[in-house]
Amino acid sequence: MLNEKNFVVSHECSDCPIRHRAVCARCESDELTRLEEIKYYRKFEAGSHVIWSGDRMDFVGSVVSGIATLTQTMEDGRTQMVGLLLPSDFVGRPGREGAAYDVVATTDLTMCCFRKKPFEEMMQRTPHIAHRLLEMTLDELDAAREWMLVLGRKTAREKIASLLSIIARRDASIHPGKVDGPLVFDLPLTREAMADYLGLTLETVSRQISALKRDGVIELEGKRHVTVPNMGRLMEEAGDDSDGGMLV
Amino acid sequence: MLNEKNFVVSHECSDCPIRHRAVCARCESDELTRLEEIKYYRKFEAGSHVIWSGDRMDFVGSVVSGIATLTQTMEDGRTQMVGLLLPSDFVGRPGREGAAYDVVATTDLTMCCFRKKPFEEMMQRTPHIAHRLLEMTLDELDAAREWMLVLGRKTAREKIASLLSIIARRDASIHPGKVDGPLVFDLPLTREAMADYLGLTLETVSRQISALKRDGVIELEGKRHVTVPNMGRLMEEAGDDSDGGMLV
DNA sequence: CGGGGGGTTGATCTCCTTCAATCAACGTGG
DNA sequence: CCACGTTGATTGAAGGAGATCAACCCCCCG
Repeated sequence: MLNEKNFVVSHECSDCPIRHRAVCARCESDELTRLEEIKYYRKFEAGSHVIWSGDRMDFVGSVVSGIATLTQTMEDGRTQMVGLLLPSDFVGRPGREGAAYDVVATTDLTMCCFRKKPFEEMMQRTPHIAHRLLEMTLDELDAAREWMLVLGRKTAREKIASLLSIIARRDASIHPGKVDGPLVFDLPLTREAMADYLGLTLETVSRQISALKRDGVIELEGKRHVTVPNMGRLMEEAGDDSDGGMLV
Repeated sequence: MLNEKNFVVSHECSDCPIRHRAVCARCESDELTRLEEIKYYRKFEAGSHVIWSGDRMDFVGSVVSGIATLTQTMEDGRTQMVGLLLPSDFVGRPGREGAAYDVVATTDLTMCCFRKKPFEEMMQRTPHIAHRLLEMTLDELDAAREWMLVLGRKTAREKIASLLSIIARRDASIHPGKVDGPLVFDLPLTREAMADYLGLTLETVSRQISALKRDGVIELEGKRHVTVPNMGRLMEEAGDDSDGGMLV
């Protein structure tokens, strides 16, 4: 349960803000009780590393609050973001020893962690967990494939529009069901992080955001506060079907 | 079991060439028997569509022999490959109605199919299948993330080198354990398909392959038959750690 | 007040795309 | 058997989208 400053004020699963979306979403109350025995919370400050690529991973867990990124880095320093971790997203791969990516907190972050071994054992015995994890992994794979189209084939302008529309849609899905007037949200990423997400330089990100603003596709208040007057227009700019590909 | 022309000559799971790698890898013999009751084979000619994006999917299945691609297409015709399906790879997503991508056979293809409903029911009752599918999905997700780095941050030359090294390594892992002399393999993709894989134009692909050949990184016999005299060199060109990031 | 992080904007350069010509291999029908 | 069309691939010339290098702004904080 969160108070208005996003502090976790209770550690009981029944109160948990991500109870219905995380790996544990399908668990019955007795299963939750057993999870509760092996779980613990960890906090990370904005900017700090949660996991270093190559390090031994001895826990897995869920993002409870805050935002983290999954990034890959080449020897010469080029980096590419490969995952954006939001509340309820799962971190770590059961069955693997070492971490494959850097995980960095971009805001203050709270994680609900499980030591890897006990979690793996519990997963063996608890189909509800394994099934939910499969479902979440398939969703991530779909997101990764969408992202590959963005990286491989879209122009800089389309890339920015795509990112904005992803953030806008997600934000709308988390915050209660506003009817569709103008969408308003805050960018959770710096220009540099957006560039790492989209395979661009931060200068190009800045220019394209300015261009979208100039063209009335978005409105900006400060650097981070965005208003989208017309979501359909934004999705056109993103090169997406504006009728939102409805897949069940 | 395959004869030298890649025809499936037996439909018994115990003889199946992908028995130990596909979704069914972990199944006990009684589980295989039940799978055998709901499975059927389908063949597709090179170039034909296995699945059309948006269509209703009523089966899932495994590639038995041949190669297929998973692609996404934008309204204006730009396409991006988002998956390369090799023998033992799984096609389709349990729990989803419509297909999200086009699946196209690039060679003659044999699939081992299951009607979706019965397979989903069986998955519920058979943890061996669900666990194996989770494992395979996690591997695909890793591959997709590797691919995202390639698409977002590598140069055309590095992209080609990356693709060649991926194909070379996979080929080495399928064919018996040759010691490390020069690697030899055939490209399973046209220049155009490679371009769709890498987010390039086919002209750029052609130029960069010529350049790698000119520089002695690879040797070409015809258009498709490749020899890699020095794998370490190729991986340097790909911008990868040549000591091959060993993750357990 | 100075300094640093995040952001914007400008000028130039370059790598890749685009458009186009050419080629080799292959099949087909007259 | 040869002319013809087709398909996949190579190569060249020209142009452009985005990278690179650099100056500068804004705002917060010590």
